[in-house]
Amino acid sequence: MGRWEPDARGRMIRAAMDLFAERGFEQTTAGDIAESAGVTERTFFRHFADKREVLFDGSATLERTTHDAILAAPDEMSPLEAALTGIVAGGGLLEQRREHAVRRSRIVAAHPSLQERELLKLAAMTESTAKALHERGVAEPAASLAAHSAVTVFHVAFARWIAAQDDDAAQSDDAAHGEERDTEAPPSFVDCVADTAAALRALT
Amino acid sequence: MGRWEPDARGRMIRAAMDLFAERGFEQTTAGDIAESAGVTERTFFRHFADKREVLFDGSATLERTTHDAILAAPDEMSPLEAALTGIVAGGGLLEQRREHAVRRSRIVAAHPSLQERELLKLAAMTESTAKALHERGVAEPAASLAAHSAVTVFHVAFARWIAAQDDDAAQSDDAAHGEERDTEAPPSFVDCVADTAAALRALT
DNA sequence: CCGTTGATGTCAGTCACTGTCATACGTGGA
DNA sequence: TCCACGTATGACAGTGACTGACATCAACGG
Repeated sequence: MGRWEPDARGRMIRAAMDLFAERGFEQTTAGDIAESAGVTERTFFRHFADKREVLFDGSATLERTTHDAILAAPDEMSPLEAALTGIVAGGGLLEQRREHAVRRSRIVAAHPSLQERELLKLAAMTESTAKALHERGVAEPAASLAAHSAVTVFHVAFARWIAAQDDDAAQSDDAAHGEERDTEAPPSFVDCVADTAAALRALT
Repeated sequence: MGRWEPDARGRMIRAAMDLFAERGFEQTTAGDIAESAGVTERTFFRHFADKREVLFDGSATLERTTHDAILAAPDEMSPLEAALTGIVAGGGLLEQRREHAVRRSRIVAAHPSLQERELLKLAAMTESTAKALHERGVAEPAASLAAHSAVTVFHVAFARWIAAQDDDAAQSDDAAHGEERDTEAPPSFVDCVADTAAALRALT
């Protein structure tokens, strides 16, 4: 429950994204973010374990959502199918905040230490997925392998989804300049997951 | 070429592993490592980009080895088969220094920031594997997916291989205490890869 | 014997992050 | 109405990771 100015956490997250986008991650100090959000540096570190973590606030929710969706999946589904169901559910969260996801992805792509943290979150998602599969009665190493495969699909599908958003933006620019082009809507995340999963199955 | 006492780099790596194993990663400062290796802290950071990197000196070699092995694989092989061939070649490097690999793995497992770095190295290996597959004429997204799958096999197989080394050590202890037990040799890394790859294929 | 090159030592400085204590806010009870 | 109490914050000092600039020293070529 916040007293003082409400939503200090949200203000810090927004300030951080703005500053990282403008000047870059390294050129922004924790003090800069705090000042821009109207708090002190100490308060920043009370809310976030480190400077990078301010960009990963939604990851726990994403993890919980996928975990729950896997447990809710029909019993007849194979381990991989169930895991992919969880991935699709998680993808729904991203589609709800497309703009935020795209902006955030650009920031993360710009600095290795942020990619490192992103990989750690994906690894946590893999763990949580494997755990959910265990609860469905899947044994090792099938559970771990299905979890890794599903998160791979998430990872690759996300990259393609982001790229499509950028393409779409460029296409809109072109259209604004009067060029002829078939203006398809950009693919939904679910479409990307379906395509990627199909390509994975075609691999063997 | 080093003048002064030779192999400063190697001395720092050994000192770091010893200290990390004794006191833990956080309780060891970069200055401690440098002093223990007979150099200054500044020299440590000239050799390693950061404190964690001292544990990842072999990763470039591992990456190059797998990349080259993939290019050298027979043309008839499927993308995934070729990628797995690279993984097996990389595994050879680990078997050559089993003791070192086991010790290092224990240290990395003990601290999240080291796991983060390990994941970044695995991601680099994935990139490099995908690039090698591109050079073999594999298109996207098949190349990325095969690369991710192969690295997943590496990851899971490595974990099982390490666990088996530990089991084997425990078993030797038991044997020394006079218990009856069939004393099988611990599985080779290649065995682990074969098992894990089979389990992956069985997933669909 | 001297100049060059590359690895190292020295030192000052920034910034991420932490521990500690004081303080202000809002809540529930006397 | 006022007073304890828990919680979020401010203030401040301190450690350690990492960097930049400059001096130094060992081998090597000429």
